[in-house]
Amino acid sequence: MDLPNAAIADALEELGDLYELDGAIVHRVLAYRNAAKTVREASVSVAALARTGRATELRGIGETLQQKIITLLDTGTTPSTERLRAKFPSGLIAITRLPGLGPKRARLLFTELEIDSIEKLREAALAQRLRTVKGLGAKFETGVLEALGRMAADPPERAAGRLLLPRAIELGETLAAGLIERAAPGTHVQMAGSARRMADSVKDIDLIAITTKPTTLAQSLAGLPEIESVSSAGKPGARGRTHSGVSVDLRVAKPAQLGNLLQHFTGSGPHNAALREAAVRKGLHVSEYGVLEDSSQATRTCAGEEEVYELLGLAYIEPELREHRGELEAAAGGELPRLIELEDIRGDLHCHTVASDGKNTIEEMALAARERGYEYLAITDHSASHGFGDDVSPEQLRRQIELVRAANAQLEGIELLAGSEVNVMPDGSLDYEDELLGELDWVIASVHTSFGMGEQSMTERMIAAIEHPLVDAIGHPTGRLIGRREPYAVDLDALFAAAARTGTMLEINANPDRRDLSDIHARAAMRAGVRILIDSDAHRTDTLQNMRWGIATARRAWLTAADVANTRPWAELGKLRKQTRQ
DNA sequence: GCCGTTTTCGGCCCGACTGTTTTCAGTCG
Repeated sequence: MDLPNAAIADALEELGDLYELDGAIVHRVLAYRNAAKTVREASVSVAALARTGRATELRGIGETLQQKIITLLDTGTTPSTERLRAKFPSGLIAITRLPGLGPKRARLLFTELEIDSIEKLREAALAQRLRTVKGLGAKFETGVLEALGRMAADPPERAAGRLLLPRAIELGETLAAGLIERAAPGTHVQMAGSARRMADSVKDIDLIAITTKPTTLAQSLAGLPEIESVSSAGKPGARGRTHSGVSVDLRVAKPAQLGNLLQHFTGSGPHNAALREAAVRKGLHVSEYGVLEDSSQATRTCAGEEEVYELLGLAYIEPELREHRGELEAAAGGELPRLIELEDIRGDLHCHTVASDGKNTIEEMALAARERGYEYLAITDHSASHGFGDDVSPEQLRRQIELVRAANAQLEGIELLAGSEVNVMPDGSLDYEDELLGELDWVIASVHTSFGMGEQSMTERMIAAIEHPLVDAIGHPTGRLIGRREPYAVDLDALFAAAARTGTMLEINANPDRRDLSDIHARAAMRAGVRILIDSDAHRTDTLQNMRWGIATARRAWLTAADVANTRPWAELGKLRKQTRQ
């Protein structure tokens, strides 16, 4: 089987790193990194594209890179990779990852002091040999030791310091509220950055403010109870750190510039870079301060972000789409999708009760769902082989079905569906008999065991579940836990094709630890013709509201309400199911 | 290395900070 996109992307990234060490011009290095990003996020197999000569249709891949990809597929490496690996030890790339050190200094240390690993760097810094290199001094040496100390305390492989989105938003909103409370009347503070783009996780908190007293506001950051220290309270803002070690960046603007500042600090970096490149071609230069026009030499400022995009001839781009995944082209061509919203959701088809590992009863879950305005709710407790004492035997499931039916008969204003989240066994079978599954209104099948099996077996296992005539949907299809567990090895293209062919829906599980399918996977699934479902997977009444994180993922996947099955009434949704279930 | 309703060659986003400088290179977001 050909290399997956992630492996090709890794190879291109390594090559970019190596060329950077080799002193290549920055644009060539960037070309490799852009290509790696494009490959990683492609919704089809880049290996297959390259083999048919069509990889050049992807943005950032030209003839040269297509050829290199083919060589990589055929031989497992490329000549330039091998040549540069022989020239630069792998430890050098690790050195460039340290803050304050980049390719130039890593190479300088290698040629001057033969430093080719983190260990040798530490030894040389302790022996005060770094300062002997021309262009480096004592402060640099101290900086290196500090960076090494922080790395030891916080290894990069732990993806350290990243906050899951809900925690980031909670923290950001708390800080914003604290600043407003201490500020002059009329002060406005809001979050920007990756939290505003609703990314899976967030590295630091970006806050944007407008106020009549910028200095006072910047100083008041230090007074917030969550803030441990403020490192630089510069002119138009301040940078601090919370007690939990999260960096906080506060930037202050005049009201007339709010749009420019918000646009700049919402990012992403690649989105802004591409936006500015496109702007230059129109004779415009975009920065956080305004838009400079070549012809008049005048700088236009924008109170709102809409104006920034309008000046560039673009439709407004929602923050969730600003990842340089084709949004600029779509905005220029008037082809941006109308993104799904939380209000579009009419029901939730995955939740648990006290019958398995949930904390609330059927009635409590039903009332909470009705309170949210839902028209229907599927009760989907775990199945017969689930561990932790939370299994539901066939007899218990029969009883549960009766309880759901009784509750449904009693409750007005919401339709309760008797369902189950059935385990997909390692051999692809389900852990209830078909006869029992046939009595259910809704069946969602999930993998909860044997995550470590090989790609081929896992793919066969999941496709068997997809092809099962009584399975309506697959729950959390990749099993990832954000920042903690990688997706299982599975051929997603094959899964998407099987799901589209059989009419089996794939879930965006809205649990903020999962968000599975991810934005990129959900977009690829939608393009493959798969019907998407967004479920809370709530285990108690108050986590029904996790739906919002699933909506965020769906929006980042460019999904409209029409792409998502549970924006429909239950009667209509039922008709979207595979033939055997209608 | 990519890419083109101003270019198939010559460009390729913008600004801030830091440290080691005496005018700027390297790094970062």
